[in-house]
Amino acid sequence: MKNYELVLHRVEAELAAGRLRIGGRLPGERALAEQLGISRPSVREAVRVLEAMGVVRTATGSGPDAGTVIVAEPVSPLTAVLRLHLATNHLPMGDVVQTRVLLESWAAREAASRSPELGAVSALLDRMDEPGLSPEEFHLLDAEFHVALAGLAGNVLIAAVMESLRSAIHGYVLAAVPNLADWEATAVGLRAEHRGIVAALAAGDGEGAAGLVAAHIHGFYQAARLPS
Amino acid sequence: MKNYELVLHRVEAELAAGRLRIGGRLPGERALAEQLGISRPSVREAVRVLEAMGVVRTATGSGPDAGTVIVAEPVSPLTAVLRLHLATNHLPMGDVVQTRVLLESWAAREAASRSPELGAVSALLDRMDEPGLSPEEFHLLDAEFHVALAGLAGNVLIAAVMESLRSAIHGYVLAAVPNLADWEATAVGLRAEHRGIVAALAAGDGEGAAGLVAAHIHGFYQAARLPS
DNA sequence: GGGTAGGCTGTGGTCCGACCACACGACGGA
DNA sequence: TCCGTCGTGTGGTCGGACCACAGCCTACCC
Repeated sequence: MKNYELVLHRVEAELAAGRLRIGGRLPGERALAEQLGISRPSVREAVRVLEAMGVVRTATGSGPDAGTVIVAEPVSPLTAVLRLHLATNHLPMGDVVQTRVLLESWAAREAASRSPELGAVSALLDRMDEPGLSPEEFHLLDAEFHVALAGLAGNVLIAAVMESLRSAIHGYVLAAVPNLADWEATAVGLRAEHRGIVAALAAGDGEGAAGLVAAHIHGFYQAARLPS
Repeated sequence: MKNYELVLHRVEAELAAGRLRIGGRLPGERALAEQLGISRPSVREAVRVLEAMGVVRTATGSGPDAGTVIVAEPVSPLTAVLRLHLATNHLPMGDVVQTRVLLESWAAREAASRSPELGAVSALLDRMDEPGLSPEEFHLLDAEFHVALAGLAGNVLIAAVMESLRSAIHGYVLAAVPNLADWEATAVGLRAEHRGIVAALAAGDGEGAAGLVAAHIHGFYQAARLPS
C-alpha cells in the first residue's frame, strides 16, 4: 500500500459517510500529512490525483475559496482518460463514433418522450447560422448542441460521457476538416440536419429524431474520414 | 500553468506522435525532471496522475519490468471516477442503472448479429451454479458474466465503460444484499435469467436478448432497493 | 471617527538533498 | 559450471526550506 493511497481512501470514505460534501474543504496539506503520519509530498500526490479525478479543486491564498475544495466535476477526468487512451491508439475512433451514435440516439428517443424545453437548443442553432464562423467556432457550437441534446434526456452520467467524448475528439475533428471536399457546403448540410433533429423532437417523434441523429453522426465521420 | 502539467502534455504529445508506445518506458524521474527543468516532486505528481489515468504503471527495482512503463488500462480510471462521484452523491444510482440497461441491451443486440462464441460465457454460468457460493463470490462471477457479454459486441470503449460501471457499484450491490427478501431464491432466479439471455443469443434473437437483459437488470435493482 | 495602506498569516506551489527498499545483472569465488 | 554476493539504477519517502498568493486585521493617517 503506497502512502498517498491512504489519502485517497480517507477522502473517499469521508465522502461516502457524508462528512465531506461539495463545497467543503480538505484539511491543509500539512495537517493532513500529520494526521495520517505521512509526508507532505505524499499528500500532494494524492491531492493531484483527486484533482485529476475532478473531485477537488485547489487554490492558493486564503479566504473561503482558497485551499483544497471538494467539487464534482466528472467531465474533465473522463475527457482526459479518453484523450490519453485515444493517443495510445488502443481506443479505435470507430468505437468512439459507435458509442456516440448509441448514446445520442438513445438520448433523442428519451428526450422526445419528455416534451422538453427546446429554446436553449434552438438558440444554439441560431448562433451556428452566423456567417463567417471558423470551423473551430462552428464545432465548438456543434459540440454544445450535441451535449445539450444529450442533457435533455436527464441522465447526468450519459450526459457527462457524451460531453467527454465530444471534448476528447474535438482536436481530431478539427484536424480532419481539411479532408472535407467543401467545408462551407458541409456546414450547410450539418445545419439542416440539426434543424431536422430539433423539428423531430418538437414533434415528439423520438424514433425519427434518433434515426436523424445516427445518420448525422455517421455522415460527418465518413465525410471527414477520421482515422481508425 | 503548473509544472507537473508539463509532464502530462509531454507524455500525451509523445503518445500521439507514436514516439511512446505500449510497453515503452518513460525516462527515469530524475532524468525527466532535468529535461523539463523542473524538480523531481513535480515529475512524480504527474506520474501519479498518469498512473491514476491508467496510462503508466510503476515498479521499483531494475530490469525490463521496472521503472515507469506505458500501459493502456482504461478500466481502472473509469472505475475510480465513477466510484468517487457516486460517493459524492452527485451521480444518482438510477442513472447508472439506466446506463447499464442501455449499454448492455445494445451489446446483446449487437452480439446476436455476430453469432459469437459463447463457450466462455457459458463456462461462467456453470461456475455460478456451484452450491455454497457467497453473495460476494456470486456477484464477482455475475460481473464477469455481464462484462463478457458486453465484450461480445466488439466495442472496447463500451466494454470498458461497462466493466467500470460494474466495478464501481460492486460495493453498493454487496451492501444491498441484506435488503433482499431471500438471497438463495434471488440467486436461483438470476441464474435462470442468465441462461435465458445466453439462449436467446445462441438463437440469434438479439431483440429478445436485449429485452431479457433489461428486465434482468431492472429486476435486480428493484429487488435490492439500491439508494437513489 | 472613518477610511485606507500596510503587514500578518495561512494556503498551495516548488524545490533540494538525502535515504530507503527493491530487483536485476554482472562479477567473482567455489 | 554453478551459485552467492555486491553494484547499480529504479521508484518510494521524507524533512525542511522558500516562494507566491490572497484575505484579514491592525495601525496609521486624514
